[in-house]
Amino acid sequence: MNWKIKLRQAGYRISNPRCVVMDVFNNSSIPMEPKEILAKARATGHLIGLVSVYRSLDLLSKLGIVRLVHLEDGSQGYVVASEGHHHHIVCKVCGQVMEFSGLNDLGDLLARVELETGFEVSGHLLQLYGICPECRKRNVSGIQ
Amino acid sequence: MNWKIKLRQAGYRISNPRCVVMDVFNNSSIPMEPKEILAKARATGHLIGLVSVYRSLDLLSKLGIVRLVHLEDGSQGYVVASEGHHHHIVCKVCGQVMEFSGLNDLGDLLARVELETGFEVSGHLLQLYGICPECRKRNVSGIQ
DNA sequence: GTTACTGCAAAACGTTTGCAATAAA
DNA sequence: TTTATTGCAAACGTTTTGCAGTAAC
Repeated sequence: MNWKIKLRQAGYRISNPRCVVMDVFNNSSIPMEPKEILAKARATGHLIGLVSVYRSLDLLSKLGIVRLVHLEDGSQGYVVASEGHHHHIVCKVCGQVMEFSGLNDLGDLLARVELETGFEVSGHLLQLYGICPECRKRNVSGIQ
Repeated sequence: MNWKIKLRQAGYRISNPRCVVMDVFNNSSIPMEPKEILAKARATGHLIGLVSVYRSLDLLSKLGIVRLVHLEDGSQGYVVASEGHHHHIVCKVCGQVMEFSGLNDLGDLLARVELETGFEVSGHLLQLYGICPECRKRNVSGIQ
């Protein structure tokens, strides 16, 4: 489902800043912070305010249209998210993000943890780091 | 290995603020932010500065003595960490944290993701959420 | 025409830094 | 005695908020 439809169905307006933010997202597959999003928007001639970026991100992530990913250095960034439950793998060379579903293989682990800890598991946070196919081909030196 | 020995071996001093911070950690199993740590320290009569808490946390996490955990609401907190690689499961009722090792069960998943995405996986971030045994017994209403 | 939304300025917040005083070794 | 460490104050960067003007519907 289109993000504009999602917004409308939830009772929100298709405003210019929201369009600009989504445009930036659709032209990038690397996680971005609010300030970076603003910079990219302005670089392409779209004059919106930083406050609107924050408010758009708030709304878009509340509606599940974008998601926060944790970078390996502890910082965070937003990326567009597709439907349903899935996880992200982040390239530590170029920052590119790809999605993967991981629930099936996680089942055994969850069952074992429930047994071991006595916890009733209800949610999880899983994210991988690695090197993407392009960067592997390019064989960037110094970074493994 | 004792945290004091780790500190000494790395060439650092066993200062009062560091002892106070570790004391706070050893009397709590829930993740805490810097300000909370300061509050608990002062509540027990230990007058240290917030800046020292930040600097202690920096050092202690660099040495692997404490670790950052991600809470389900997006906030973060520090907890003491034992040796080696492991993950955390956080109780969403009381906040208590327990550790578990998860590398073995993760193998299949990592292999599948490498095949599916073409990424070379080199690291991961895994954390679980759930309800701890005590809270399950207490059967806290309203939250499942 | 309504009212949700924007954008500015200012406030609020968390974190970091410079530096003189202090305490661990 | 030496120097790593502290704690204050101030600087800093990020995020939030109040509010009048604007634009989406």
